[in-house]
Amino acid sequence: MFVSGEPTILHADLDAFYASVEQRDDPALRGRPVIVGGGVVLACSYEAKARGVRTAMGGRMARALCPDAIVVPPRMEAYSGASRAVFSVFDSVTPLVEPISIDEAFLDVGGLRRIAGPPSGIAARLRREVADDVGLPITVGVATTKFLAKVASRVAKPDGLLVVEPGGELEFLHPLPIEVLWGVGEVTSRKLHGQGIRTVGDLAAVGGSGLTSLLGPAAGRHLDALAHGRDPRRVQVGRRRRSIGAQRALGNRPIPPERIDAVLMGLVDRVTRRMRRAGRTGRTVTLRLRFGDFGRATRSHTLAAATAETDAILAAIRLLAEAAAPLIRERGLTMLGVNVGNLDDAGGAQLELPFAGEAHPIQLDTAVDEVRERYGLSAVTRATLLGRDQGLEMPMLPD
DNA sequence: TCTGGGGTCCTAGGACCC
DNA sequence: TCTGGGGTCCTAGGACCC
Repeated sequence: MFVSGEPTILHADLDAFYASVEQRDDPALRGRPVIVGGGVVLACSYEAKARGVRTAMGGRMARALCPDAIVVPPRMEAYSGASRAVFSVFDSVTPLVEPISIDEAFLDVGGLRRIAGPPSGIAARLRREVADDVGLPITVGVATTKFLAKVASRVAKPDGLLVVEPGGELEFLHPLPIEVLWGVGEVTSRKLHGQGIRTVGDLAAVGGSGLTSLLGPAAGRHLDALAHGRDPRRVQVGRRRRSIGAQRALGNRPIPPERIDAVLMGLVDRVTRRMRRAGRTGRTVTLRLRFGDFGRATRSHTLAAATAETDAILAAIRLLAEAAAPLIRERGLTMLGVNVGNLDDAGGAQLELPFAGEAHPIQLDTAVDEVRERYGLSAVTRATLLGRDQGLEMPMLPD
């Protein structure tokens, strides 16, 4: 069952994002293998990918594969700036933009035909504008569903455009390996290979009940639907984060208990600062641990009331850490993380954002940050004007 | 060659309530 | 004297994604 009519969903995905920003900002890096990150590869240019370098690969191995690579430290500020610029191009195309990550979004361009032409033309223009205005290569997949659009952009990379024509969905999808499916990672892939299932077509032939008995009800149904091209999810504007966290790798040496507390204080401080900036509070506090044997553990506690206060969250984290102390002594700690979930709004004035299709309580002192974070830079001006219309004291726009 | 930091969603058992 | 069905919330863990 396909959504009838033409493909109107775009998946726009910047190519080798961090590395492309580095090549944009330093002409000496263009055309050369670039690795962003030191201990581990955060991103690498296509020249480095051609030599076998991959994201999340250890730095030592990456340098062995590609000794002439230029390794640069990450510049997160530059990447978020570039991301904001790209998202403001997205926002100028359609109000229906769903951010997936710093370098990726879904856009729904249905209903724009009369003013903007067919989706393939819109996608081509979007690519040109990102290249001209921001100076970055971007790949766009166009299809009738989110999932197919996402697969299309993956197939078209780098610097490409691919439209999956309606009616041709299964022909496009079935020869591809199962790893293109959302939800097939290492474990599931191994399980399915064990059954001789290698392509999406193989998977589609198994059928829902077979997959369910193999993978459980949720995953089974999910993969069966995707393999048949079924994906009813709409492009959603203004999705909110459900948790906020921070973590820190500690290296392999055993670390003294005082150091643990110092790291936890730093992590809690970082998390609560970000929560206050975003105008969010949370109730469920989670301590995340990773050990020398590569095992992981989490310990969580749910507070009676939501908060973004450093002291309250730190107190909860300390109790969890105390309870986990024997575990830490036995297994050797290599990572500490703090997560706050069950997020709520901090409360405050209701600002209506008609372009986002919702009313939403926004703390006025953080409104600019919050609107920019959720809807892109271009939304800030509109939100400010709308807020004033609604009689709110809006904060001044940044320069 | 063991590797970072940021997230999402699902499952399953237990406590508790009606 | 335990026996049903239905639901929510919490905790812990696992898989997956960028």
